[in-house]
Amino acid sequence: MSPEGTAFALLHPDVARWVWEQGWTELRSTQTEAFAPILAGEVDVIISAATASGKTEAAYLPICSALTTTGPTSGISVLYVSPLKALINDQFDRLDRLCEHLEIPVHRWHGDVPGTQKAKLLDDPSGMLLITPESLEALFVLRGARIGALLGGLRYVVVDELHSFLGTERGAQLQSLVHRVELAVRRRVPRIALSATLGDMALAAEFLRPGAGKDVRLIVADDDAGQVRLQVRGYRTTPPRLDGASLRAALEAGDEVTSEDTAEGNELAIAGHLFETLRGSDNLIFANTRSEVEIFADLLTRRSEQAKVPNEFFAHHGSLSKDLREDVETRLKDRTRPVNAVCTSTLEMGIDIGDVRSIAQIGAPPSVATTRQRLGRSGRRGDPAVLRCYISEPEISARTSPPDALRAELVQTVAMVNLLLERWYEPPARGELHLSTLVQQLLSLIAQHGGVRPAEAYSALCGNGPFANVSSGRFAGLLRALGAGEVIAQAADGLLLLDVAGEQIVNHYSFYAAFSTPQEWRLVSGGRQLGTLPVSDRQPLRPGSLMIFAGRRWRIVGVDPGPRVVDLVAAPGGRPPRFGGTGALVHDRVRQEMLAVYRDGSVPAYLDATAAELLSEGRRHFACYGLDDRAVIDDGLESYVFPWAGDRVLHTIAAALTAEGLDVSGAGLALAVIGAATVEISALLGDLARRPAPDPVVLAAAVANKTVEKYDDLLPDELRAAGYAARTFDCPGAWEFLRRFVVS
DNA sequence: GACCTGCTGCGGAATG
Repeated sequence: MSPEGTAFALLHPDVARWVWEQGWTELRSTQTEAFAPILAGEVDVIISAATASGKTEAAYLPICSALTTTGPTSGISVLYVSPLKALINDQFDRLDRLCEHLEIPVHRWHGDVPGTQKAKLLDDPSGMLLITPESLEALFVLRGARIGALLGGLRYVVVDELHSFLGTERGAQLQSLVHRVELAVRRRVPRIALSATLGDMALAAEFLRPGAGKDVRLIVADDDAGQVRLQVRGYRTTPPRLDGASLRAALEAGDEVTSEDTAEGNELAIAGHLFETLRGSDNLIFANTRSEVEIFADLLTRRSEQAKVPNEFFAHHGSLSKDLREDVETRLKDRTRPVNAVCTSTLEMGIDIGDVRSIAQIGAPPSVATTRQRLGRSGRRGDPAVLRCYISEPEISARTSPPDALRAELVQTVAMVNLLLERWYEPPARGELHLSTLVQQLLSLIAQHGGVRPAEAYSALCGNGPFANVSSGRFAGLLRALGAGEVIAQAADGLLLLDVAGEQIVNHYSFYAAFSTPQEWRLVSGGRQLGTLPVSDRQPLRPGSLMIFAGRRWRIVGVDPGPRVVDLVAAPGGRPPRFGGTGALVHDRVRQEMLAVYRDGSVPAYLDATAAELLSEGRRHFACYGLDDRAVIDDGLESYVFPWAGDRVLHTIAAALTAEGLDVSGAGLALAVIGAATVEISALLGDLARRPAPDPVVLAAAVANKTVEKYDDLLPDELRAAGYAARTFDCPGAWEFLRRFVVS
């Protein structure tokens, strides 16, 4: 097809000429479908299509066409909101090339953009503005009185990488900001969203336009049925050559300790296979933690040194400095030299890094959705996507716990691979209250207007806004608690104002982000910034100790608690520091698929010999424990409950049993109970099943620390419990397990 | 033992 089709004819001649000049021989189906509704400027649109399928153009060609047709108007015409600064920089370059022909100014606004550029835009606002949610928040707080004029001529709001916002605090913030934009300009503005991995389109539509998701036009490309080649490789854990006392003795004797001495045998074997298989081409190696990224980047670098070949393996994660990360990203874009990035989810989305030969995954994937996103990084241009998973399981001894004996890590990987091949993936979390973000938005609203009436605030945020599931009673309780904490105060005329504590919170730049981050120390060597490290009390930094960071080995020479700076010099060995953090929740469907894998006798063709052995060991233990028809077992020391359900159900049952006085802790796919026999636990589970499912908020009362999100500590107790329950528990799911338990 | 994302204005020094 030539681009003169009907859809093409809709574009303004200047935009059509640009398309022509690009030498495109045809338009994609998403593009032809998107033109008419976006040009009309009446409906909201979601475009869901694979990476590099032209979905950005599907949005921008009609938007630019609409702007060109009407000519320049005062103020900003298009607000493009992106979750990443790097993505804004990428898009800015692409859009600028299109828009300079059309005389549409393009601006970017995020934390790395100089203040002079921002000041210039405020003097003469026009065209398209590419911005992060946090910078948009800052505009509301710092220039609230000007927002209406700045955005008065707004035609479109574009949200990129929509999936990254669904079900998160940052997503609630985005919904609130977009809603507040419409309140400021006193009219509805069409919302255009882009994504490559949306599982549930109805859910995404309801997120984009709360209350009217069914009116959102959905444009979905079905052309990404690419082939996948995969292998799951199994490894048996063996202890490092030097550990504990022998390592301390070697260090005290001044012996040279290398990474090979402190790495586990399976880590050495995995690094060996990665080195042999991946060297010479471009690949992404995903690990589940920043610590593991450091271990493997270091082991692979040392292999390169020993083989006397140039190093092609580089670490990339969120705690590394911008310099180091951009260096790796530049190498990935450079097609002349092969490069392998060892990374966390930092390279999962965003910047275009070109073609990648294969994906390696060390440890069980955190979720099916992230695995899909990671896999999308490889196998473009008709090549199959390649995924290799490296799974380690411990040697079995008399002290091995049932989850380890069941080879849960391997079986979870098999389950997730099966679901990936079925093209299923986890839907985003729903039903959460995001009360911490409601506090933030309330304070921001007060700052924007210099004061706000309680009824207006409720209407803006909860009534018609994104926090619609917060009742007026709960909102009033929230206002009282914030008043008691001197966060807000009420003037004699009823106006809500910021109080002392509120002023302090809002007047610091850290206010603009909805999510919380720990205090961090800066790691520096010879004046060069290497990155940052959250330092816990459990792991104090001592001068003299060794560490691995940025894929290299260091010794700490100085610790300055004032500016929180750690000085490092190159050293021979060490282990990476602990970074802390919380993992992702495992979904119900994954645990159900795990149960199916245990019950099944077939061995998937994608397992290597060791992985196949580990799977049969897991199935043997599953049979030995009698788990096919028993949910409660014991190994002589502890008892275990297997609900074969996701982490929310596990958390709910754990809280219910804790409330009954049992000592319960999480043990991966099961719950471990100390000091109670299986008959006792079974009787208790049966007893709980006969009661009605409890109010989750009442159940949350038994949990000691419910402060998770940024402003949770400002909430009244009842609301903190409600937010925690909505985030953590699944009472209907838990009681479904309990009732099945009684019947069987 | 467990991911990631983001942020302002000002003062002072160095440079063109």
